[in-house]
Amino acid sequence: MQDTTSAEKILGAARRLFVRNGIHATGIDQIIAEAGTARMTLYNRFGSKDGLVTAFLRREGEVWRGWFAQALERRATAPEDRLLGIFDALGEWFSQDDYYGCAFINAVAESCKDDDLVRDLTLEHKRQVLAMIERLADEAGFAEPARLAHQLALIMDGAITVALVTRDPSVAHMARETAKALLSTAARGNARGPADSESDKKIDRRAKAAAEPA
Amino acid sequence: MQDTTSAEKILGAARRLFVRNGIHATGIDQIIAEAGTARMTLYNRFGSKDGLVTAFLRREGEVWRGWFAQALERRATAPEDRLLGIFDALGEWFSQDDYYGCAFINAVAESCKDDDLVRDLTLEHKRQVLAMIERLADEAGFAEPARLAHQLALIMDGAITVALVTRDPSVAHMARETAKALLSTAARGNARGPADSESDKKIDRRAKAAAEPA
DNA sequence: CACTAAGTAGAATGATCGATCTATCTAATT
DNA sequence: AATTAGATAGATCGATCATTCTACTTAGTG
Repeated sequence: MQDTTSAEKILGAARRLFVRNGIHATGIDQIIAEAGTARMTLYNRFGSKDGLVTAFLRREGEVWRGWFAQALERRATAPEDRLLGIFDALGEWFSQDDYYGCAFINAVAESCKDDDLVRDLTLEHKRQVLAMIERLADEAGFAEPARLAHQLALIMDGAITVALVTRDPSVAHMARETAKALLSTAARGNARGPADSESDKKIDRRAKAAAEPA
Repeated sequence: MQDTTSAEKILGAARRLFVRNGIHATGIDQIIAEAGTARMTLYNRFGSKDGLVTAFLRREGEVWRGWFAQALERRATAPEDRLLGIFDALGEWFSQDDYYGCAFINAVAESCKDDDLVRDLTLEHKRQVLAMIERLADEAGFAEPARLAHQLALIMDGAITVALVTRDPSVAHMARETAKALLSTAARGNARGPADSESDKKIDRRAKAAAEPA
């Protein structure tokens, strides 16, 4: 029942309206109408619309990274397969009928280019996602995990953006094959080394399981 | 002197404000103040703000594709090098101190997700860019030029987006190496094959013609 | 000169923006 | 029962939103 506090209702309503109609296009009146709360509750809890936007992006980041982490976890046990599993997860995401892209990217895209609030929140979110990918790349035994993570993240953001415009979930598959080409040419051999022949079998099994999206 | 007509002044002012502050955040009053024209001139010429946004995106697409075509042309004569030259061109673009990303992507990101006007204009623009890349991939002798073009365009959009958030032009170099990995694994051997000396002339002629769009 | 087309300045429209201020009510704590 | 914190509805603020209107000026054409 903690989810139904006034603050949570406002946050949920704001999220729905922000991601669908855009942050700037969404007014306070719409938010409190959707939330069914009083106007002053919003200002007492979040201070201003900027404060609400900040809270929204923070929450969105937490939720998204939580989903992403468990989507990778669910799919495969070997790190290398989990790297490719990124794009199977994206495929599920893109297939949602109310897919709206990345809230952070959208926020940066619509905000004033001199504004640093939204941009800083986005940089922090992307930094954390990058760290997740880099860890997988490291565990998979790639020589330059940081470099590889940046390249995979770039492919991810490309897929997220293209999917937003085209509304075609198969973009995820295209991105997956691009990532596959990248991995096949990436140098291997860090301290901990790649998966041994034992885990190779697992890879095949896991890749099959990953083939079915949502 | 045709560039200084009232309509052009309005279009230029709108462009400056739209790309810097966002379309929704820019009011009619700001635009006419920046343009130094009368309010009614805007409505007589463009009908409404939506009409002005449409004209802005059309123009932006023409200008960008013109720049892109000549940037590829200027760099290399062999089609395969021109494919990689895409990302050198992006590097120049990202290095502009007032880099604001892709106006189309930004417009889609900030528009209501049910709105089809902005999205259709964006799809048309991306389709034309895709055609340019596909032609190069075809001339370079790749077996599946359409597929490769989609993948390269995905890397492009990823780089455009990441550069918008990070403001780091070196993203272009990272994208270039990702594309390099992709090209190195892509199947070769279409009907016309990689450019022989005979077809090189044709390629050069065609690329030259394409260099001057608007 | 008369006519036309295009641009100008500025008032005015009703709606909505984010934000503030009451005044009332409810629920939990003391 | 008295107190207190939080939520409520709703009026109100000045500013801005996109759009329309009128009246005046200018440039070009017959």
